[in-house]
Amino acid sequence: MQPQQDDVVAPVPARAGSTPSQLRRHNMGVVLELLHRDGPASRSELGTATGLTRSTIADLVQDLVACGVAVESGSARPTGPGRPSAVVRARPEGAVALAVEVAVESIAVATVGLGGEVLATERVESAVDALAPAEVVDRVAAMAGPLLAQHAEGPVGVGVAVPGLVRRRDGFVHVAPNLGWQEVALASMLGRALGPGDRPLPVQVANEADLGALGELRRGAGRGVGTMVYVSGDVGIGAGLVIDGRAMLGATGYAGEAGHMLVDPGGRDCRCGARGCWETVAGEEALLRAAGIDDAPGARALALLRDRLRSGDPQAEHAVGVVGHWVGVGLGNLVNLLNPEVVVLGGHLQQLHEHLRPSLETALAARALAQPRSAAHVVPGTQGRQAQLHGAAELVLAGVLRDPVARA
Amino acid sequence: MQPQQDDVVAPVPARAGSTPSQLRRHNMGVVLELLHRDGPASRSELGTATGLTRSTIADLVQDLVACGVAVESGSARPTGPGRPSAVVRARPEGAVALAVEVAVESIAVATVGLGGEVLATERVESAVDALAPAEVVDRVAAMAGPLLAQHAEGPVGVGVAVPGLVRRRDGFVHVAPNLGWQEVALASMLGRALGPGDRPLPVQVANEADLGALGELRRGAGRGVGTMVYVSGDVGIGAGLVIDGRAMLGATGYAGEAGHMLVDPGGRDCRCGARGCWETVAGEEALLRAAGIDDAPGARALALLRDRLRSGDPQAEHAVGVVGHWVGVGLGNLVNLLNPEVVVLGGHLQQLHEHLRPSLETALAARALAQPRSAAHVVPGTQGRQAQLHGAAELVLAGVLRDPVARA
DNA sequence: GCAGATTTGTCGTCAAGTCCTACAAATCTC
DNA sequence: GAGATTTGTAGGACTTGACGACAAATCTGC
Repeated sequence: MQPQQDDVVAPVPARAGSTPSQLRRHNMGVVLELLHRDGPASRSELGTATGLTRSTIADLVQDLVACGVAVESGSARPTGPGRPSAVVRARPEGAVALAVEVAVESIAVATVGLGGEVLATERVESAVDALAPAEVVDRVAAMAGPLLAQHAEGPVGVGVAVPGLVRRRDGFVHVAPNLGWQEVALASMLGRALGPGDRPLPVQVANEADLGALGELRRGAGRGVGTMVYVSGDVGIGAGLVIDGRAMLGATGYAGEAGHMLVDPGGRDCRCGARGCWETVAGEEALLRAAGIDDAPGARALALLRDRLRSGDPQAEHAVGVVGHWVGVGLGNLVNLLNPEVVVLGGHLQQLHEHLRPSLETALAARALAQPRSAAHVVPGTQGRQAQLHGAAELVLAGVLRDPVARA
Repeated sequence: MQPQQDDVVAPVPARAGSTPSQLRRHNMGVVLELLHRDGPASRSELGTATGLTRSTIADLVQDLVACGVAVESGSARPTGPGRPSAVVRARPEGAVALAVEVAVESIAVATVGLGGEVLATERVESAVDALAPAEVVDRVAAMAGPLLAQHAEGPVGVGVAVPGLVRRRDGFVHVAPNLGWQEVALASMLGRALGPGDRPLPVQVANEADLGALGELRRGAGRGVGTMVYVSGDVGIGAGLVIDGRAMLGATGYAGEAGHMLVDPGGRDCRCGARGCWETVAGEEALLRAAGIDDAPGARALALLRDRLRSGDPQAEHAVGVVGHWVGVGLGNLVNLLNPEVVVLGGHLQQLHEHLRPSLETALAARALAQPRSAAHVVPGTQGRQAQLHGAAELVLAGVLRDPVARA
């Protein structure tokens, strides 16, 4: 492995030919995905949703139950004449993902089952930026142990959200400025720490904004949406892009670094080395500075700011006005470029949405081209910090949905 | 139809179940797509590329030939021991698309066959912005007539590239500032003008940058690339995005308006109504202004600029330096956000690439985050004005590739 | 020039998947 | 309680691709 050399693996989207048995697996995946994404459904609903016949659906459901990834629970609510259809639901224990979030102020782990149910979760507040990567790995392993012990079969994989530039291919963290990390082979370290030695667990690592986007897409404000932009205000600003219902991670996984868009050439220096980046005017530090709060960025400083806003502090109100303007300007760039159906705000942008909203919407409307509907749709996320965990789980569970048989 | 109301049609990417006959069509599509995108191939090459067996490939090829979309031409070059494999190629006449480009200074039409072969093409230089939409439609129909007369079967569809905001769903041109168009139902107008009255041709309209991206992706600098950004410098600046090998058009088709990214809050007013947009500092007008050329933007002014650059005119050299810097800055935003494998330049950015390059690359390197390979890959397009026509054809032919049987 | 190796095309058979039809089961409506 | 309606089940039919055997065509080596 040569971490210095970022070889771009051409995805070569050459569609492959399919055989009848691949067809079966495809159809099983389709049915399971419906159950996973939209919740329990009757057999007849599955039939209409997939376009398959009753006999085929019966066959597929039987197979899914045999694989342990679905269960048929009795009957449904009778909603009209005719024989009631049996309800099928994803079986959470059928495929469990270990979701991990490494944030600046906390570490969280969760076991998430098929259907998106969080089976168990634990979060430890801690100054992660004071820890070496190996220490973080140890803590994650220690936290995950008890959760995983409850599942005899073991998880199908591990998904990790990290605030930094991550090479998707091998889960290599190029740099995570807010953690003080550089060149960390996180996936392989975690795989060894969590696996039984001889069989390391498959670990996938991705940027926290990308996974936040995926989480909100599946379980939060973006349900059913095709194209969406998730903008996460952590210490910096990151974006997660969803195109046609799929997470867009870029050629090597570095997509979504919206925080370093140039929006103000005469602005401040950014810690990325450039000047005038979006996050220098719309990020948490800029907000606290404008509000006259000297604390380091973080939950405490934000709580203080919200207190002052509640009490009508004029400097705080002015600060959210100015920052809201810049947030709106940057969102305008994203909206013009990507034309999403909705923009979902996460992190502190979500928490302060009600305060940022007026100036944000004004600035966005001024910058976005005439696109009557799409420009206005900015909503706060509904999942909060859960979004990243859900997204990390989705990353892992997607493999099961693609081929439920492989994980028998 | 309610042009004022931009209803976002949720794509609902719910995968559908598949039947055996759909499987067959899928596999036929896979084979035909290989021939269309990568050119002629022997049967055995098709087998290894698709993972299907010889007998199945033979069956599929037979069907494709029967549909008229492929031909088997004799033998191949003998490249080793063993019986030589018959070469299969897409039959251009099997599916012909009418590609149309409506630009500011010219109108072009072409018939493009399967495999991407341009069967016939015609371009008329004309000040299109002085024409009403209905006149343009009439001219297109007049130009297309002789080309289409050569194909008894008629084209499978029409693809149109327009420099403006286009609603993909119904080919409605919201606004095309450089043409002076507003609220033009171009697709239906063209469909009626080209069709035989009772059966209007299916017409798809898209932004010229989006189609330029598609053209370069399939036939030019982006062959085999998964994620790519195409930046077209016309009078304004537009971008076309390709994600995982597919054109990304946004929820309603308005994606790619990179020209109206804010990059300089203190900058000039833009004709979009906002201020400091990228195209006010990196567009053609800015370039000509900086070079001291008073002509209106267009081919003549650009030729003049290139003459001056050749003769070493200092003001011209300074102009490309400044504009190159801004182009690089904007590309940095796009690269940070999308992490493409390559950035392809079109329009005047392509023509002047060699002159813009030094300052462009410096600015891009300064703004792009540490991404060793991906940041540097800026290349000029290879297709020039053909890119838009190829892209428009691809838009139409994609339907045939998806299901070759439907177009028997 | 000729025999063997190698690769490919063709044909028949087989397994897998889904559809279709008929019938039984369960519920609602009148 | 009878009819209508919807769903589950079972068997046969059809489509599809895989597999194995054999023939065809070319190259290599003597």
